[in-house]
Amino acid sequence: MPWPKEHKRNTRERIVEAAAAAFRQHGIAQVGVADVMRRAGLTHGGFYAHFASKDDLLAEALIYASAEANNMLETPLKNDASAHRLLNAAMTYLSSTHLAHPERGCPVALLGPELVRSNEKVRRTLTSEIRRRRKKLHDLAPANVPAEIRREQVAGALACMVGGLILARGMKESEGLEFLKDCHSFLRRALANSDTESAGVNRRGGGL
Amino acid sequence: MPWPKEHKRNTRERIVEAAAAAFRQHGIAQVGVADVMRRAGLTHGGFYAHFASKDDLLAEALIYASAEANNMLETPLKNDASAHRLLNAAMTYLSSTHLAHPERGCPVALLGPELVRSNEKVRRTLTSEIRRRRKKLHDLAPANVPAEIRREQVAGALACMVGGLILARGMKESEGLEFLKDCHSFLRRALANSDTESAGVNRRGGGL
DNA sequence: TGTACATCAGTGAACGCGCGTTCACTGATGTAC
DNA sequence: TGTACATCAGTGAACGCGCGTTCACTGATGTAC
Repeated sequence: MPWPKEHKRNTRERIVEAAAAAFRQHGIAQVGVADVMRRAGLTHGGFYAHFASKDDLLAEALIYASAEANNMLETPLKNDASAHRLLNAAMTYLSSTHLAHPERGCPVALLGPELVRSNEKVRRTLTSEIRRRRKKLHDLAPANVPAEIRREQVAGALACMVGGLILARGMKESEGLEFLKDCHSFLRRALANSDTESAGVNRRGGGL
Repeated sequence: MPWPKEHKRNTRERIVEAAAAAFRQHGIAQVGVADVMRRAGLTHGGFYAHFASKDDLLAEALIYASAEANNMLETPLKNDASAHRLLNAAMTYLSSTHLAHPERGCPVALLGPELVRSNEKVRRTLTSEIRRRRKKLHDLAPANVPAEIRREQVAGALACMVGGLILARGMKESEGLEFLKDCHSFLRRALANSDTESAGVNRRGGGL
């Protein structure tokens, strides 16, 4: 093997990273294969040595972006064992940082409707990534609430996160930031279970 | 004037209607000017006698689609003077009917991220249509809650509606319908103000 | 240690295609006489 | 009432362009001797 073992694997990863950022920033249809390769420091001709099609790349980029967004939510919770981890994750999601950095943000909020209209493979990937996100949020939710209510809170919080960010992005900047704050307050109230004390809630709201 | 006065105006309206449906169903980039004109029963050449560009059409189609979605929410409330009109509107929004008919659905949930990345004019239209939606929902919210909480409830409900529908569309059908139900329950609890009785809530959930 | 070689990651020209847009033309219409 | 006409909504061929994809080629690399 005339090339270092991981060379091609690394290049492929670089392409996926470049695509994940470019798609989220400018949209799938607006970013060409040549754009992605240029961002990865390559020329467009080599693309098909790594991927079968643009849609194949999209499916991989979606997985990458999804993992990146999950990390964004989980990293601030490393030392948080409180009953408010779900709420705190929502705060991080509905933050000005997330609003200002689509290229590293949640792919569902940035590409959701486009992904839904994509081919079978991309759609399946989306379905499974949403499922994964729900599971993760479910693990963050306080265990001392009835299973049904817990499931509803996860659904409501997730919906609020995705919708809140999309709506805030569609407003004037100052208006959007106010809207995010309102979503914070709404969720704080909606997720407050009478039997859990209020210590441990991150009132800074993840950067706002 | 050799043609009936409203002839051109009617044709233009037909094009806007066709575009509003096609864009919502297949996405903006996926629908060409020729597709829209074909749906309106015309050939593509005549398009520029009505609109300056595809983006101009998009801005108009967005207004049309937005009005259509507002009607969907308001029509079932015609005879509803209860304190649960905001919740009932959310139920209609988070219904299987809305899920199954993107071509007549809310443009924010179907095209939101794409619209955010569009040109100045489209963006401004989006901003003002979101503002209008918020005002309408605000008018539906019960008046007997403090202004601040009321504003937060409108924000939270709207975010939940948009995000809930997008997420449900990204799931397998049965899973999506269950998810919508969970969003219903979440909102029913979150919007329940201790001082309003529970009569008048549409428990059928707008078609589910 | 040095050189010839096989491998294969990456290059860049080329392809067919569909898009948004333009424009010279057609033909259906209401009006003038 | 009937006919010639001016208007202009709509037609369809054509344009330049950028896209996803293909492919013959290049040249950097580790290996064999």
